[in-house]
Amino acid sequence: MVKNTRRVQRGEESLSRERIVEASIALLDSGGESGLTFRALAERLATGAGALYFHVANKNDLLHAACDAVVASVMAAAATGAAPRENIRAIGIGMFDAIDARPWVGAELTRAAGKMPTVRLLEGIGRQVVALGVAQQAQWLVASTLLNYILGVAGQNAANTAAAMATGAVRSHALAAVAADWSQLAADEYSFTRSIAGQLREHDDREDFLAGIDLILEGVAASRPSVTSSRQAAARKAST
Amino acid sequence: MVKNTRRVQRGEESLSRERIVEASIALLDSGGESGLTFRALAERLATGAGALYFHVANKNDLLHAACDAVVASVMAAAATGAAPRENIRAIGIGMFDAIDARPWVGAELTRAAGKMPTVRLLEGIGRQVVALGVAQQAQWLVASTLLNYILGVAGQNAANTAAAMATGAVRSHALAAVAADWSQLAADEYSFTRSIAGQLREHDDREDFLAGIDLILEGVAASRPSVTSSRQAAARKAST
DNA sequence: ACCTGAACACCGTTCAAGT
DNA sequence: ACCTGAACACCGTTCAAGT
Repeated sequence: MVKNTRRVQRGEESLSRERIVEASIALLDSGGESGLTFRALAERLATGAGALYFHVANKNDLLHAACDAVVASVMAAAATGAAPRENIRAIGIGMFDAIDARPWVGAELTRAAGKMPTVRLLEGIGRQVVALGVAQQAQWLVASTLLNYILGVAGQNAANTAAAMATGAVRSHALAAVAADWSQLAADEYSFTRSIAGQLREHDDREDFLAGIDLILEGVAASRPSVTSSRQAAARKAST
Repeated sequence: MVKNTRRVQRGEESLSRERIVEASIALLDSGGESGLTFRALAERLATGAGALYFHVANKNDLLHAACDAVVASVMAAAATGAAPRENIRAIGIGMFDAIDARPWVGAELTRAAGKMPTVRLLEGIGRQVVALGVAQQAQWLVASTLLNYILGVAGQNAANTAAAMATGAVRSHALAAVAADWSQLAADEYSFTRSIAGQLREHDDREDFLAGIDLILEGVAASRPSVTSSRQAAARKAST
């Protein structure tokens, strides 16, 4: 505390992992994934590039920590006391909007399998699955299916917005461009995709995302008798 | 044809996009994503790095084309004449195994939103959704939900196996390591994740993946009356 | 038209040297 | 213990020069 007199006098706090992650988020937000550089980070924090390695293992660690900070705040905001089904939708919408604003979060999420940011999501979803009354044997299936669906949408949305930002267009224009591409595919080889292209243009992908969650939840409701009681009975028989 | 006498005499074909993509796949398979380099590619093809740019736009184009080639062959192999539900499972399993063998395909898939490789998947899935008897209004929802789920699993699996390969471990060991990490989380903050950690260790993630597809398909079956006939009726009313 | 390979403008990461 | 910043070992991409 007393040591860093010089920096404290300059009105800055000393270098810390927290400050580095914070600055990384700012760089990612303004310049995308290629905007995060150890050199740019060092300049922004008025230090040398090598100093950063004293607080952060490497660039992966940095990306990971930045993503985790965003996910943590989304999960905190989505923790309302509503019904399980509404809570799951709130988590989904929270992630959807966060990735809409910060595509780099979606991209990083697909690389962080089993690590903190995805575990946070799994925990949040899992608790709601339990509250939903899903039997223990099916909890992993339901939670991981929802998680994988959300991560899939996250990745695709991140790629879409990143591509849109690269060409200078707005996100909605990017979707229109995709729809236009699709309608020019060979009629015989891509009959389904072509038939759906028009529909894609009109649809709101936020609503589509929620409808997907509802579809999965409907599957849960439909299979509850077979997934729960019958398997529990089978397990009971097996252990006898 | 007659021009490239020198290369033909050496017993090589002339440089082409096809040969470049083929060599890229070989490099990606043996060295992972960091193994694909314009310098390594040039050496393998006995040419200069700059020559490659005559046939390929940039590294993204290369990655994209390599991924598409793999997906195309998976889709071709999965096109059996079985029942729609079985065909969807075959597509899923085909992709799962392809990504298991080549993690870079899963990673690239998450970056190629709306482009060829994902369109190929969408088309294959969509045709089965149509064959399943899903009403037109719900086809996009069902197909895109399945697609996003598959892409989500693809991304996570790719990250898992890539991480395992980096530490020199086998894939199953990596899952065990994740399970071990999870059981050491704070008991109060991560109660669900901890409770599921044991289950994760025993489960076969290929089976889990298929169970997720089945869960979504059960949601489709359950909501068919409401999603199809009632909406069709509403549409009919609206257009009157 | 196609290829060569040196050069350019970057990267992440390391490490002797400082305080 | 923490920080500096030059140096290292790479990248993707470009481009004059060749055939």
